[in-house]
Amino acid sequence: MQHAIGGVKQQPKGYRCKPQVRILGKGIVRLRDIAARTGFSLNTVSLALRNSERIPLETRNKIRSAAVELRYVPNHVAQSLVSRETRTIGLVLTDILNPTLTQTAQAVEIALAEKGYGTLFATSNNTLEEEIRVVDMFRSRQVDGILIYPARHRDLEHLRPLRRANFPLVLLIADPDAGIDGVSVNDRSGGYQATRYLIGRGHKRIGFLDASHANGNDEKLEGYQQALIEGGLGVDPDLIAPTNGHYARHGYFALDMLMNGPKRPTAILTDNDSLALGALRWCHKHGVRIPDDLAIMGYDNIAFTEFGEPPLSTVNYDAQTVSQMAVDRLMDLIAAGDKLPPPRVTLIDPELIIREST
Amino acid sequence: MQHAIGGVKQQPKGYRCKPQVRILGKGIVRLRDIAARTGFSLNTVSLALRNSERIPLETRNKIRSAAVELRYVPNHVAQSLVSRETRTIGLVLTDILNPTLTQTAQAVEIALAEKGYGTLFATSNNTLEEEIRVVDMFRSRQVDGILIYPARHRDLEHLRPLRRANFPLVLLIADPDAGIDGVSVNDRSGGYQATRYLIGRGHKRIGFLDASHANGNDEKLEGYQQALIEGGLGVDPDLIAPTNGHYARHGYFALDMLMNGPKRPTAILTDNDSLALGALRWCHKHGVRIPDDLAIMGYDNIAFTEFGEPPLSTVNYDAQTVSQMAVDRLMDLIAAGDKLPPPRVTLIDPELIIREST
DNA sequence: TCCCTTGGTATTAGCGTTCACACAGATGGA
DNA sequence: TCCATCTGTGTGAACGCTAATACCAAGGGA
Repeated sequence: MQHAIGGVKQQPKGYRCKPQVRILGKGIVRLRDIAARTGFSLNTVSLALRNSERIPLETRNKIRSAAVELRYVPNHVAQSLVSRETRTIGLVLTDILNPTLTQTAQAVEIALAEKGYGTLFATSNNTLEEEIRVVDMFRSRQVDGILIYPARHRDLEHLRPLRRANFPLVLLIADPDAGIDGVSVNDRSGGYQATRYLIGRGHKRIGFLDASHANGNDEKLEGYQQALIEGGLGVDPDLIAPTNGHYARHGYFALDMLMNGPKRPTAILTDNDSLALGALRWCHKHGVRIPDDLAIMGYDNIAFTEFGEPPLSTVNYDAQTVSQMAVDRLMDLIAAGDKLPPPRVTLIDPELIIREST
Repeated sequence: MQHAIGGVKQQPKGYRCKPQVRILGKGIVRLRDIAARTGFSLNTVSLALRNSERIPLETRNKIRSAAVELRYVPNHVAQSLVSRETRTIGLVLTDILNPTLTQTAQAVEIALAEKGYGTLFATSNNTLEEEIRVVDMFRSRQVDGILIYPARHRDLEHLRPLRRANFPLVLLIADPDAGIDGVSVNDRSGGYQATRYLIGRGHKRIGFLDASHANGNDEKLEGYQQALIEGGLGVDPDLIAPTNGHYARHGYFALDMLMNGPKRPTAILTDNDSLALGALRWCHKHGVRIPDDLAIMGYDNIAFTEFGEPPLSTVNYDAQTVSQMAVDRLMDLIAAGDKLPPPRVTLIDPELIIREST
């Protein structure tokens, strides 16, 4: 900021990028460093490392070995800026302690890695507010697509503009009316099948431990009710016990309520296996025999069920397949580019796993 | 290299960034778009959005509302390129189905999010080769630091050069000799305490289901052996059963071997709770009463243990604390910049959780 | 009046890549 | 000899942003 500056060209026009004596502790090696080392131009180095036909093999080898020597790692951030793709997918889950979501996270990460994508992971802690924040954060980080298990299954308004703007987005729930792609297990069918099965075993009073209603996820409940109605048993609100959460202790207390209620069930279906585990415990504690006094049907087929006491009948949640299909669909959407195909919702029909608790 | 350049100004000095009619499907809004809209220069917009004092409030507000209107989201990739930090941490786990690692992943993600960092997540599938690939991938993506639960606890050669190059790196295991920062539960103490406890209950033949030896993780085993020796019982190799994996079924078969071996134990300690679950199942199936005929002590205190049949005594793995401390340490290393402090290894002494299985 | 501030905004270079193209040098046909 | 055509390599701009600095009024002191 000196008067000297006014009319004078203070920069000699012909200057080049000066060596820039950066003493970066992390010892970052750039293309430029390889260029300096080998004497080729920056661009030649870039082409050579990408194995371009335009560079003679000998030159390529020379450059390649210099790169190895210097332990060059390409800067993916710079590449992303140019290519306008980060090869990164955002994965949003409510939380990861829920075993089906754990499996989903694992399967998604593996499937994405196979396709050369990185997984940016975040949890919404079951709140819409955090979910919105996370999605924005992912957008800012320029992820190429988002896989999301939303906090509220019926609250997708914040996601629709994304889809409308042709942003690749796949839900890990399946709502045919959402207007957004989705892949999931058909929970209505799962609830229905499980209840049918219990009816088929002669049960008349079938309870339901309901953890999902609060999240707007009523499909299992609806399947359960449909089966009861079709079976001529009718829906009895006294047999439906809302839980205060998704964990074993919540199942324990919900069953306690049900068993001390006006109509003791002879069988129950639970929203997930953890609840069933709590129910199992309640029975052991109160001398209720399984399945003679009370049949218990879980949901999800998480790892412990096979080793429960007794091994638990349940409905299989095929996280592997759901994840794979969701990733495949996301890849299709990414490949589609600027004009996405109409949304498609895929439902996977679950199978019953019958063990010794029913 | 061109005669043209010498004296002649070949670029009309006054040109501007031409509008660049990019028809981007995803409708990306850049600072430049806001500049065009408001009539201010690009830089003014940048400063205004970062709330710089140099821009008068009125201008800031004008620009801010234009940004909101256009739904501007800053391009984190471009910011990273300039700032040379991505505010992203790489998390490498062997897999996420192991419940303690699930908890770790969750706790780490939450702790990082609180500090404004994103979590790039990948699994090594328990192989060194994939671990190396993942770490390289993370480096290429310019993560600001890495948290890693390594596949082989004694095989850290690929990580040492990183630490030496002052790259922020924290292990989720604790090896005082590693020369790398680490935070973990003191498994030697855990194994020791658990075994002491069983000895104190009068057991003379205490078995150990060992799943970790193959990974070079001998600390629990060493704690177990130390306690036996101190207790005057001596180490009997016949009482140590290697398992073929970390899951319940492996525990089932390992216990089967032990109980059909030359010396039936009266108590066992397992490498983790899943193994104990399998052991529990074996006992139920073979009419072995717990804890009267066989006392079972698990390890990790995963969710189901409280609801096992019977509820399982175990050693608490405090994933929450480990994760928080690891993240804190990583933040310190990042803040330290080019010259990291000497490595520090933090061991958290675990507590026994005594329930009904011992 | 002159010059120095200062406040507000604009310009330019640079982050590490890739891409489009420019340009030398060798070769070859007319 | 001349131009056209290759081949191999180099140059400059661009990606979207930040940082350093330039510039231009208006204001203020001498």
